[in-house]
Amino acid sequence: MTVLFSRKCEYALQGILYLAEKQYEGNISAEQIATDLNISRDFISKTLQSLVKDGIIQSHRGKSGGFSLAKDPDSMSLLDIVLIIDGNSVFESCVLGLPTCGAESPCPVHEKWGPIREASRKMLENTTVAQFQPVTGSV
Amino acid sequence: MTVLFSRKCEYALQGILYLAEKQYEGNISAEQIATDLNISRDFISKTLQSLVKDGIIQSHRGKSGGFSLAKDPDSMSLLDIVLIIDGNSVFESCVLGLPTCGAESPCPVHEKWGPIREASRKMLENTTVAQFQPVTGSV
DNA sequence: TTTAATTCGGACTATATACTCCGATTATGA
DNA sequence: TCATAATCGGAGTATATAGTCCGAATTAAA
Ligand code: SF4
Ligand code: SF4
Repeated sequence: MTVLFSRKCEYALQGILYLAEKQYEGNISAEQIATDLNISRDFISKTLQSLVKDGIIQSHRGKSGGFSLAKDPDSMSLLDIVLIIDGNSVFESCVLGLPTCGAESPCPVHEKWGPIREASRKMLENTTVAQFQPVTGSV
Repeated sequence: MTVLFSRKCEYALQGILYLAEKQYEGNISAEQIATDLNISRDFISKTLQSLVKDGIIQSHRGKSGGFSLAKDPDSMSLLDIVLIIDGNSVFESCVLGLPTCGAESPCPVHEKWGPIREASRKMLENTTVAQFQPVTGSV
C-alpha cells in the first residue's frame, strides 16, 4: 500500500503542509487537522508528536491548544520531514538488494540507479514547505 | 527495512538472476539456491513457486528436481519480475500521498516526480536478466 | 476555582508482511 | 519395488507497521 515512504511519513508531510497553510491562525487542534485531512485523530496526533520532539513544529496543551509550525516554512524542506520519520535508508540502500554488490563490483543497473535515487533526494531537498502554499497569502 | 520493493520481490530478483547464471546446469534445488544466496530455503522456495505459477520459471519435483528458467533470459526484464511479485502500484501511486492532487491540481513536485518514476520504470524495463550474466559464457 | 478543551504517553489491538513447519505428492534411480 | 530427494500447498508463527483507547497532565477561560 505504501509506496516509497511509510504511511506515517505521508501523514507527517500532509500535516506539516496543512499547518503551513494555517500558519497565521495560531494553534490548530489535532481534531481539526484530522477532520480536514480525513485521517484518524489519534494517529495524526501521535505522528505530529514525533515532529514536536524534533522541534520542527510546536504543541500547546490545554484549552485552545494545538499544533503550529516552529520554523519558517521557507527553511523547511520535504526531505527534513522524511528524514525525521523514515530516516535516510531509502536513499542509501539499493533497490535490488543483491548480496554481492556495491561500487567495486557494480551490477548493470548500478550507474543508472544512483542518479535516479539522487534525483529524488534532491527533489525533496530543494522543495520547501513554503512552495506548497496556495496564493491566498498572509492574513 | 525494505526500500522500494518487498523483500519477497528482492529475493525473486536474486533467485532469477541466480538461475540465469546456472541456466545450463539443469534443475537447481531450492536447497542449493538458499545456501548460495544465504536465504531461508522454505522462503525462497515459496517465492520461486510464485514465479512458476506465472510461467517465467519451471519446477520439477522428485529426485534431481528443482527450478530452472522457462524463457530466454534475453526476453526477461527486471520489470517482469517486479510486476509479478509486487504489481505496478509503485509506478502508479504518488510518493507524497497528498489527498487532493493529481494532474488537474498538481502540487509543486508533480512535474518533477513523474519523470523520476518513469526513469526507474524504464530502467527496470530495459534491463534484461541476460545483462547480469558474467562473461563466463555458455558451457 | 471550576470546567472544558486539549496534548501527552503508555498500552493495547489490527493488519500486512516475513518467515517456518510439515505432511502429501512426485519423480529418480538403485 | 523401494528408498531417497525434491517441490507443493496449507497452515502456522514472528515481527513490523498501522491504528485505537484512555487516563493523566496542562492550560484557558467562565
Ligand atoms: S551493484 Fe548497485 S545497483 Fe546493483 S544491486 Fe548493488 S547497489 Fe544495487
Ligand atoms: S500533485 Fe502529483 S506529485 Fe503532488 S501529491 Fe499529487 S500525485 Fe503526488
